[in-house]
Amino acid sequence: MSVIKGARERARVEVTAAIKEEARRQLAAEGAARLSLRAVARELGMASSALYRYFPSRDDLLTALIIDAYDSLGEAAEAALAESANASAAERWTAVCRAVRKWALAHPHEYTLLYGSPVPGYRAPQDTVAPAARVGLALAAVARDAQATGELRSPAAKALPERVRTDAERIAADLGTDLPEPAVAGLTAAWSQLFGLVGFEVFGHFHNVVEARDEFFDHSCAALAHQVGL
Amino acid sequence: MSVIKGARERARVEVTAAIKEEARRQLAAEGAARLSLRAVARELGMASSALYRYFPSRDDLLTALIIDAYDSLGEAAEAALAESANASAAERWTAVCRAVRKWALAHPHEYTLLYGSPVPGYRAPQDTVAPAARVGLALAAVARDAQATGELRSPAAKALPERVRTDAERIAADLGTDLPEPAVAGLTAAWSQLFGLVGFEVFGHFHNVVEARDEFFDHSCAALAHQVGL
DNA sequence: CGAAAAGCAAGAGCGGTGCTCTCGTTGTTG
DNA sequence: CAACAACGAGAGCACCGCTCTTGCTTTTCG
Repeated sequence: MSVIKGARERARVEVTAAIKEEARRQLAAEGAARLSLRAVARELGMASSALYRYFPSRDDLLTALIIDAYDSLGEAAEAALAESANASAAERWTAVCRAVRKWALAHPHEYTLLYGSPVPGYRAPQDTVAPAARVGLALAAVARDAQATGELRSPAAKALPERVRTDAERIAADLGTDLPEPAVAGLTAAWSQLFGLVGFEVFGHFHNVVEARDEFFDHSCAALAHQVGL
Repeated sequence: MSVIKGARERARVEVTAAIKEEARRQLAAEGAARLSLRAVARELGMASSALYRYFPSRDDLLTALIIDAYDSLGEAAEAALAESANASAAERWTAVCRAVRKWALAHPHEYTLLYGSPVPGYRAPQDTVAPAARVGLALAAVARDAQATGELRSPAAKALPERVRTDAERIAADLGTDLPEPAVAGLTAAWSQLFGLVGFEVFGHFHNVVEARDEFFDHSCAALAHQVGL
């Protein structure tokens, strides 16, 4: 399948990798808005027009970086999940959330690319959906394992609206679990709310508001866990 | 103070308003990334260089739009607060949250400008902080009124970390309330998490995940209210 | 093996951007 | 009325994404 056939093909993968590497450097340094194909080409010592042999447009280059970033973040979340295998469900939840926050603070521009403003005329290509789902799947895994060990509180306080229950059933099926619908609904909400917490911190909305960021985050995570039923 | 002195000054405020109006039009139509000074000037029938007599840079124009957008959103939230004056605390909370979501869905590009990626080399000017605080203040008002009517559950489940308590005290002072620290901490978290929910919807992260958006949002808001103590 | 085909790098060029500077005009003010 | 400050317009700079053409090199196939 991926057998390297000749000098040409070998060169192609190397140049492609070099372009992505330099682009990632510029992304981390200046942000997506300031990432320019011409600057990448300049830094690589090639003509800007030559880049278009490898990426048909700037958006395609960005998409490649997006996928890599989703995978990097997903990997961090999954690592936290694996490392906390022996901890309590609540602790595992916090561990995964912490991993997401830590990654976001370490890669603010990549985080912005993933969860900030969608690029102007953007369409999420199909290739991004699987990597994008990894964080959600890691959070769901915590709930699934908690259910297996009896750590999951079953009923939520309020009754679930009918259509929310329908969504929850479908999501549970997509997740391949038989989590109770209230837990799935809470999980989905907590998933988005986690990125509210992280986003506010990365984007500076907590400036002059929250100073004890670490402690505040952990404390808020506990509330999210409670919402899921952990 | 704001007496119009002559034809020149009168023309200045009119042209300034016309620029902002056309810029807002382009922002709503195409998003901040596609907003161009030259296009605004073109549409207004003036030379692009003349725009710089009114806004020293593109970022300054955007900042003006940001302030207006914060005020528009804040106004929506405060209107919901006022209109629900006779409702229960939980209902008022949901009403304010709903107003935020409704505004965001009606003005996605403005919402993106406020809560999406900060613009490239951005510094939040001092003029934005007061308008930006209005939503948070509206949410806090719900909690304050609930405390007055005894609708606020006082103690949170878990003990507040010391430094979080310190933050909460300061925030309560800034808010001019004597809300209990756990409520303030929950309020701050819920504030950011609200924008997690709204942001995921506006930015399309709920695509193929949550279909019953209205019901899901209301249900999730109730969980946020619970987190505050309502 | 040699010719045709395909992949590739480079340059020139198009239309667009933010922004600056100069210059002539026009309203304001001492 | 004269000096001054604000203003509009135009030219121009450096940058951008992207396209097209021109040669060159590698691969492929008769």
